[in-house]
Amino acid sequence: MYRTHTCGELRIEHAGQTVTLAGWVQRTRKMGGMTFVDLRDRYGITQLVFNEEKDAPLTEEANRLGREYVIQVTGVVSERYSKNKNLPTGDIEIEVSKLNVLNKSITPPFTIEEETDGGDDLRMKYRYLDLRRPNVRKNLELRHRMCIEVRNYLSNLGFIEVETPILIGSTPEGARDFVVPSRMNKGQFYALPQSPQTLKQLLMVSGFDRYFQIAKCFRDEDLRADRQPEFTQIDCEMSFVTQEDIIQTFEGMAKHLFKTLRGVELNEPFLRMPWAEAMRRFGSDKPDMRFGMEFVELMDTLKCGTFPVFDNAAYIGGICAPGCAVYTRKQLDQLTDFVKRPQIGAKGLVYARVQEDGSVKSSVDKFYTPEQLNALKEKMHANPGDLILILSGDDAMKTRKQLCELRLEMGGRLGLRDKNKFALLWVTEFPMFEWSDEEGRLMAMHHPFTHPMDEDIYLLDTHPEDVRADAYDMVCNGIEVGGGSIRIHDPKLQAKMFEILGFTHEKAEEQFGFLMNAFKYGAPPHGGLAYGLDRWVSIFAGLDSIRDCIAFPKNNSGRDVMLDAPAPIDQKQLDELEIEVKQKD
RNA sequence: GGUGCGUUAGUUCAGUAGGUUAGAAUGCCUGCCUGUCACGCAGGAGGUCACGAGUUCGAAUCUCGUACGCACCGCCA
Repeated sequence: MYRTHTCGELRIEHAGQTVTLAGWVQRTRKMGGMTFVDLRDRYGITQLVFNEEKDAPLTEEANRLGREYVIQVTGVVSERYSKNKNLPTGDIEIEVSKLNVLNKSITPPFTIEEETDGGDDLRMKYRYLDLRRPNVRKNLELRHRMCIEVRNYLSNLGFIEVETPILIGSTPEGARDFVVPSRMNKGQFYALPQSPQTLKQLLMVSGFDRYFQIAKCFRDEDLRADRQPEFTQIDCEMSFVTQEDIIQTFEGMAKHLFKTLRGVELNEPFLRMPWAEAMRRFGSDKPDMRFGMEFVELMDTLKCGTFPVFDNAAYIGGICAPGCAVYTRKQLDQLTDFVKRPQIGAKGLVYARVQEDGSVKSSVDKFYTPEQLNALKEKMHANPGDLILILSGDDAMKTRKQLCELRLEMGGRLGLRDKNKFALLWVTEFPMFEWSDEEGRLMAMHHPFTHPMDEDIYLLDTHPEDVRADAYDMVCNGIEVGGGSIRIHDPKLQAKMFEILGFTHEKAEEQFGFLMNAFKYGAPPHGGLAYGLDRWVSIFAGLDSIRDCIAFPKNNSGRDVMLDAPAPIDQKQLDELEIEVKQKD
């Protein structure tokens, strides 16, 4: 037996007991004749004490311990002379009588402590050391608890967990696939699932009624702080359900998770908002509802003046930043630069301060009468001390998105995006299709198996762009944390959908024949949802990146810097697969 | 594919009118220290300033390119 206790569990009531601990040396403090060692494991830190007067050779041995040595010690638990209130084990220490070095360590490249001196890059290269740090470890523990709670919640509702294959066929619709060459079928490739979408629908045809899976998904697209090429979804599907049934079930799950993982009680039903409304009021399909600063349309209010920029505007909209009338010229110039950044692309920014006497001082004063500016103030519901920020453009949707960025920026500056505040929202009634310039055709906004809203089906032939989908996203604090839809279960409707999406009958048959064929054998009405596990965990843990709750994440370029993957493979492996690699010039 | 920022000691960073020997903190090593817990004190080692070209009498510093990292846009049904 290597240990009788962990480094986190001994308390004053254990005093007098002889115990054996094992762990890593966090640090040593040499006081001359006395040496203290902080011994760390997953569970905590326990102080070891060595005294030259009692055992000089042993103390000498302790003085030779380096950071991250793995040691085993036996000794008596005793009360400390002066307690350390910062440590759960701070009332006791171990008077060591036996020390056994299980393994030495070279000096780690960064300190293994809560506040490390290591940068992200280095931490990722030595991720196994990084994971020794309590805060990183806690993120993985939270992730584990979330998986347990998800399984409990869904199991109690009769869901069963089914594993679907990782090696499946490629589906060109949607994200880029990761592909895997098949040795036994030369020149042919598996693809890794972007999601178990079609497989879970087949499980519904099989009668599995309520399915879930904590599923690894793969998308070969560029990375972001909240996007990894492999990520985990809580993937669910239900039969004989309406959108309302699914929303109720998974809103319940979200509430359960907030309660069990964060101790936050969300009693009110989550807000729901049709997509068109979200775009109109916040310029986003995932608005951050922790704060207001809603858009106000100003076409009628501001087209009356002589400001030439607004002449051809298809959209003029403003937000009201409370208390920001004190912004200096420099700060306003900064905001102007912000919206003019290429990523945002606004041409400029019009602002209007509401002064303490209620009058309006704006950057476009000379184009408007005081009455007109006053009307602006009224329309914006602006109070003295507020700052009105206005964007315009010839493309309403683009301008709204620009205003959305400005709103988020102002929300951040005003401290309204509090990580400990949670605002949840269902966005519904998404458009069924969106036009793709690249493809020159309509694309499914959600995916091609999404059921249109019943009342819009008649528009499919004549005005497909106006058809809304029976789909829904869950948004938390401006982050898309999940989404789903009612699926098509009628093979004829599915065939029509493929037709609208520009698939020939043959192409649809080739790529999705298995699904449409299955639907001919009595597919139940069904629908589902997938939650992004990584994003949920990072929200619960208050993280800036999902990388921090993934044990071994990829970097910005999709590389695993610890494993140094991807990497070239042996010629022998290539030969076996009959793959030729083009040499770079 | 694109935009921005960055790359200096093991680590985190500072360092330009372009000019002797490139600094701090921390870590590491040595010594002192019997109640520390971010221990303290004294001393020491440690740098091809990412790489390559260019400008210059002279480049960590200016220019261009490359590589790598981070954030973002495109992309992500």
